[in-house]
Amino acid sequence: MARREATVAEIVDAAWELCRAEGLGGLSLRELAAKVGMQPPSLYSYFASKNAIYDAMYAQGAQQFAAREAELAFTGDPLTDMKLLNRFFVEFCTEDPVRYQLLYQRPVPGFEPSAESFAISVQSLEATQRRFAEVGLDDQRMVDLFTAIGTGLTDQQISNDPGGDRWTRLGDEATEMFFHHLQTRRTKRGTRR
Amino acid sequence: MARREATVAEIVDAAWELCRAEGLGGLSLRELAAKVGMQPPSLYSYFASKNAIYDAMYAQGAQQFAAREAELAFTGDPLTDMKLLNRFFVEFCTEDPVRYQLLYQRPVPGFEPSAESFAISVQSLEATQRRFAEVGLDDQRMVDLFTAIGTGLTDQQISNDPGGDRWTRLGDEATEMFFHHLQTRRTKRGTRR
DNA sequence: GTCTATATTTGGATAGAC
DNA sequence: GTCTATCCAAATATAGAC
Repeated sequence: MARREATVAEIVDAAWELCRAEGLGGLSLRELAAKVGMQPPSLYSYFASKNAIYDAMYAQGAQQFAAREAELAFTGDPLTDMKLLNRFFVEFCTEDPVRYQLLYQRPVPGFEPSAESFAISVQSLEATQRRFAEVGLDDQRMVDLFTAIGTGLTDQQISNDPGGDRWTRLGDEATEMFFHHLQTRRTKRGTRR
Repeated sequence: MARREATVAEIVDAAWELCRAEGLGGLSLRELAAKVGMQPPSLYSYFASKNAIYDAMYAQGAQQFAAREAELAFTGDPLTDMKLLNRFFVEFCTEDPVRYQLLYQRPVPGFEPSAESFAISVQSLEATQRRFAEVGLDDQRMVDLFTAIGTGLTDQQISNDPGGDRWTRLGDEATEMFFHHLQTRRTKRGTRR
């Protein structure tokens, strides 16, 4: 039924709003029901438990990530594409800190994403790894360093300048720094042969 | 009274243990009381509220950071000292993720550190800024980039390889990369004169 | 300072009528 | 599917005896 789907979507949307206002852990079924104009028990016609709602949110977030990533217009030039990847990741995470928290930091006690929802994330991660490889980033250490840079900018931005751009605006420069480091390493290795 | 101080310390220690086991938000006064062999209401002889306990934990964590930082043996060589700072920060944060969360991410709904406790953190931050300046790091953008690197390594380590060293071990290489970037910038600017 | 007893609130979740 | 009524558990916090 399309009707049912619509209601499910409405509930999930309302849950996001509540979490953005009061934190991920602050979600309560009473408030959620009130927000969508239901009595609390009625929610159980759509979700088996509170964690099932978190799971739906998780799946939605992971799908958003995958969809947005698939839209990226890569150029084939490694540095340009790395900047694109970095900018995408940092923007995606900082534009909705609660989503970032749910997807990548798991701060809800007792909640673990279901296998189905987690699979969406895994698929995305694999896609990202392929992107990295296409851009010439195949060394795991260097991939880890690059992801750390993205996470660090994201985290500082969210924690210390929410809504601003004090750290996000450093993304391109950070990527150039990283790219240059990559090239230096490669040259040294080539020379040793 | 020394007796009282000792009990207060025992309560705070027990609170840390519980938080490490069940997450910062999972702390309950019932469990805490049980852990120190009291009935829940007795805790109120030592702390006015649950948040007062969080506040004591926050103050303790901030003091630990300040004390450990003051012990660092700087050499005067910029690169060496930056590596030292990075290693210190990442180690301090990853060795107790819950403390990191409490001090730098504020994920306890409704808790804000008191002015007194927050002042300890502010003092530390200023000390760190002075250290940066002594090492030649005076550009705010570059300080921000350096702290983002530290936070990124920390965050990835905690989220994706807890207890391991997959990201912490990249600290020195990351610092070298950053240092080289700093020098390049400086040279370019010098050349332009 | 510590206890028992209890107030009060707020959760998630279920039963069963309609 | 939605409601009312309710259960049950857990939480912070207070009152007052000892």
